[in-house]
Amino acid sequence: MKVTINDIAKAANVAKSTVSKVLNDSPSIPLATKERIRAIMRDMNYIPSSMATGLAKRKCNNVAVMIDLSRRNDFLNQFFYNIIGGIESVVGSKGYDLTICNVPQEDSRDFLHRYALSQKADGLIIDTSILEKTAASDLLEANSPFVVLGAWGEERKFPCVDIDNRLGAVKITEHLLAQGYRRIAFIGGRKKEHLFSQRFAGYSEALRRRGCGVNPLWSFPEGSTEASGYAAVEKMLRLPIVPDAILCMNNYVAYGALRCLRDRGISVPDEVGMVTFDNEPLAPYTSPPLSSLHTDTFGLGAKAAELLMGLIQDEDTAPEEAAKSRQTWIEPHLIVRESSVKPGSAL
Amino acid sequence: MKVTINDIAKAANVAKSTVSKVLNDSPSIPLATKERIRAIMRDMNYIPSSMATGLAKRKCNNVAVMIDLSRRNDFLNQFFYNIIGGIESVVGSKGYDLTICNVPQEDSRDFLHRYALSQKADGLIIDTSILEKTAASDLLEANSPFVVLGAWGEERKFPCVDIDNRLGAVKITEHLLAQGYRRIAFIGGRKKEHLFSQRFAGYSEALRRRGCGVNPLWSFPEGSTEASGYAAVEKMLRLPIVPDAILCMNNYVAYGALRCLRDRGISVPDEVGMVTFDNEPLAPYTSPPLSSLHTDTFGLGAKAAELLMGLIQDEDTAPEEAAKSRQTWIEPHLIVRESSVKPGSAL
DNA sequence: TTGAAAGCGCTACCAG
DNA sequence: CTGGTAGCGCTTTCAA
Repeated sequence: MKVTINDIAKAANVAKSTVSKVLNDSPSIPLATKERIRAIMRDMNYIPSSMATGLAKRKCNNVAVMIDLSRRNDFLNQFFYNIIGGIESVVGSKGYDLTICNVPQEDSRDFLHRYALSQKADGLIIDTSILEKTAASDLLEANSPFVVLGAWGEERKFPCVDIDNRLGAVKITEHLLAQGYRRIAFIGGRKKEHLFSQRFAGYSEALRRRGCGVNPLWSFPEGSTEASGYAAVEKMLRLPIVPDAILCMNNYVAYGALRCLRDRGISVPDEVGMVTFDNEPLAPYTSPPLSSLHTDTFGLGAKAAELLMGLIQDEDTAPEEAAKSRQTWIEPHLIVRESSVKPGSAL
Repeated sequence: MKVTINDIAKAANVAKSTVSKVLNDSPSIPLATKERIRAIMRDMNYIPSSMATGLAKRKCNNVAVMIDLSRRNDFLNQFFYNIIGGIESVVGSKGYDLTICNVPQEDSRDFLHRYALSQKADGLIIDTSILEKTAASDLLEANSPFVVLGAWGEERKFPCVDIDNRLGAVKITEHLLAQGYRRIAFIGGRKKEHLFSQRFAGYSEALRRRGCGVNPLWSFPEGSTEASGYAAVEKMLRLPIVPDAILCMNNYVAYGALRCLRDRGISVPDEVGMVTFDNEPLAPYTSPPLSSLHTDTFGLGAKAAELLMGLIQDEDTAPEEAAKSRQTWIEPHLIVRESSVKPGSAL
């Protein structure tokens, strides 16, 4: 059988409460005793049961990230490894474990609720796509710390961390303008997606600031696949006034767009400039290589974890105040490659 | 405070042992009573504490996957999302949680040991790269079920699941031969890597079966980056007898190789045929698109999880026998694209 | 069919 | 500084 605290107590000839104090490095135990008991623990190969400790302390040193693993083509999925890595890096260093929960969006509310109440985790990191309005209130009420991955709807009453997509779109658009492109098209996405609105807002904002105006004919929110990228460019080329630059929602749209331009014999970046959101997985490997907007997804995860750890520790300190409106925006960075550098410009 | 089993017992006017039986759907409780008590649980919003249950049952309904998250360019990383998804799909359906552990390879042995003994998980899925020889014995001795991701060294005394890399290489090589290519080079990898040996073995085997012989000048085990792919092809082109086909260790090597060939004006597949391991992330998007070997990584994860769940359940039943030598090989599939189809052949 | 009591392994409080 | 005792919330005999 497993060796328990009682075995150690017996072997050391002390009470188990003393052993417990050694375990928790209590200052009331003299160093000599500590070392003696620790030696015994080592000899006997003793590791405390996390469940017993957890039950007694009402704390499990575990954080859960709730996502929908079935959505195989999501933003999260693509960067999943990095986000998880980021979360783990901060959570792990504080001695917490990380559990991954696959939450089907149908009964997400119930799932989150049960999970929190069962005390399987001290805190939750929740992908925005599975967080219903009511679920968040449940959690708040149940007093379970959580932070949302991705800005949550309009009202951001809860701690969340997201990429600053608006700013990203501004950066891309300004770069294109600076390169001398003037008629910038926006392809990919869907009108109802938050991601789209945020990015489109940044694009519009940058254009307006330069007094360029936003031509409604130049946006093609018709999906984010390679095929839709190809189709969008086909349509674009039939326009009376043809854009001279393209901003793409992702690498696959961009790839499709590039392919269409190549098929038509239109050169990038000479005749048409191009920049895409996301630096993965294709941007560096297309011809020409695509300028892209890199986002630090590891940092995103890390930031989310930091917020959460803050909440967990402050739990008793400042319940409401702390939880409210702590949101963080991760700033994306432009990586300039051939696809958006006009001949003659310095890269 | 949280509502506990005692609260329910009180509210229902029964002993807590009765409530416990309801919780576990014991047959000794009449249906009427069960329903009455369940209704009360629902009303009072009762969810049992997983730690208390776990402590009492000595079982936590949790499985951990141990990998080295710091190796950002690993085979695992690339397919991480799929593997995790696969594991979750089987483990989740059985009511188990999945925790991800970042195990630094230095003290991996100690980490695994502590983790198992602390009873944070009922079973472990361990990436082969962090499993030292001694660690495995520790686990066996501690009686903790585990399965290894990736074949473990020479001796496979432990349950493990891996891609059948040898078979994959055979498939690629045979395809190339069938297309009429006769001088097949092998680029990427490192001689000491298992991955390399397995694949090289398959390549050699297929060649020998056709009586082709393996030309030692035609393998370039000099790393798996884009740059090494480029360099390998440069070297290859200077050979007295130049190969007419290339088998690449991964997409990046292949990309580098492709780039070099393009720079030299050598056409693929006309003058040189090419196939790469892995169908992600670039293979479908290069020019020409690369024939590749697709591996079902979701299935890999699922299979590993199935093995593990088997071990967990058999724990009391057949301890040694069951654990030994249960290994599974996932068969990879060839996806034929332009890069390996000789003009004139039917695709 | 139900319940009282004795744990599961650890912490926490309070004497001494 | 140390030890006894009473939990943490649930399960599991064993009688009744």
